[in-house]
Amino acid sequence: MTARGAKAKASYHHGDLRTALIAEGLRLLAARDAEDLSLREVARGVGVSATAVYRHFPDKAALMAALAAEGLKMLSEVQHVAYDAAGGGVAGFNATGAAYVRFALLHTALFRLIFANPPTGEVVELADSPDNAMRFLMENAAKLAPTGVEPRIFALQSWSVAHGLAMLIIDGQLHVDDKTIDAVIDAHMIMPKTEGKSR
Amino acid sequence: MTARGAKAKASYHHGDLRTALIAEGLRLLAARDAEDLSLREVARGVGVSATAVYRHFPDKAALMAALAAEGLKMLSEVQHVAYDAAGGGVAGFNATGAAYVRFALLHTALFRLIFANPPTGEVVELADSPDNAMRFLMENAAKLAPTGVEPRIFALQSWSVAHGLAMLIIDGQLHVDDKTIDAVIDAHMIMPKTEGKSR
DNA sequence: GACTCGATGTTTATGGCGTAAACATAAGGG
DNA sequence: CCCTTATGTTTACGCCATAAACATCGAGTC
Repeated sequence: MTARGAKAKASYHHGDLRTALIAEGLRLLAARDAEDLSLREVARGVGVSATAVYRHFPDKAALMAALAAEGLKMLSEVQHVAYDAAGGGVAGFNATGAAYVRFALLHTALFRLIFANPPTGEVVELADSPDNAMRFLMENAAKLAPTGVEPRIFALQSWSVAHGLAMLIIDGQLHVDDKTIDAVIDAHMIMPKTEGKSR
Repeated sequence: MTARGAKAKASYHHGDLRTALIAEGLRLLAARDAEDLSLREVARGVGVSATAVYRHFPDKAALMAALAAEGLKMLSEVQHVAYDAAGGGVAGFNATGAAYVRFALLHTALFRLIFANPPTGEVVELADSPDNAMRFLMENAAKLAPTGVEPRIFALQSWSVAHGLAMLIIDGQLHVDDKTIDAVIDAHMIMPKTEGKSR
């Protein structure tokens, strides 16, 4: 009798194991690196045998890819929220970059996992698949490119600054405070202001 | 039965196992990712038992750290060579950044390994320990900072652009050609337009 | 030259991992 | 009602890092 109302547990079958595995994986990634996350541990956390995972994912890599996809969705969301909160425009664009870096600091293991998984499907130069979180950043960067700099180059550079800063910090190569993060991100827009941008 | 051959090898003791292990590790890193490199495989490649490694490194992490240190030396070298070849100054600085990215594309696994190992010893904000390869980049960036931008911020941003671009490419997020790489790196200097501080 | 001893190897063993194969249990449609 | 299919479990294999006990060399000391 699967009492669907509340939690129908204690039965041989789980009910929604796939979702549960992803949730447990994300939960564990808050406490350990992706490379230290074992398939067996995730299964254990859900209370299921290790091999049960294989009914929902062909192998461990597929489970990790699912976690990465979930993380990408989260990253995309915080960027949109930050953009709107800053009122769009240049301020919004800068806020997007800062949100990107802060997401990396707050969800380090997940952030790393996201970029350890190359985008699925056909990859085009600027990663413009519809569900790609980078699309937003690239669009804005292209719009705000200062005169004299190819929009595409400016877009690539914008992403590089945010991504590089995030990576250097989470890899322990850089110890900087919040103010410095904002300064580095903002400087990218401020600098051309002297000469270009006004058009 | 010590088959004392002409090579002075084939003896119970290796002679310079530590160096040989590092060399073999670097060799293998040209063909596989660091995470797929096993201590046992390195030992096998040198023709020694797996546990022999522990006479020279406390654990696998220490071996990997030694490989990373060796890689950092290589990275530092190519940057200096590129700087000199370009005749120093702004062109030299840009060449340094491009060399950084190309090193990442050419020695991907090693590059990743380098930044998976936070610098040893006391870490200061701009990583200025004497043997640190980043020192050079930071010094130059500080010298060439355009007026109106804090040298420290400009330096951090320069490193971030090169590092971010390198990471995005090797992680398969970006597919760009050589010309684009140079454009992104150079744009960083072109944008402010104003030549850096004289001197 | 025989003796010792520390440095450097080897063998053996333990517990964790990803995953293949065979088997068990639910749930539902003919 | 039985049979099929989806979804679990048990068991087993080979690889891994590494701890513990043991073997061998090279160099001093008597």
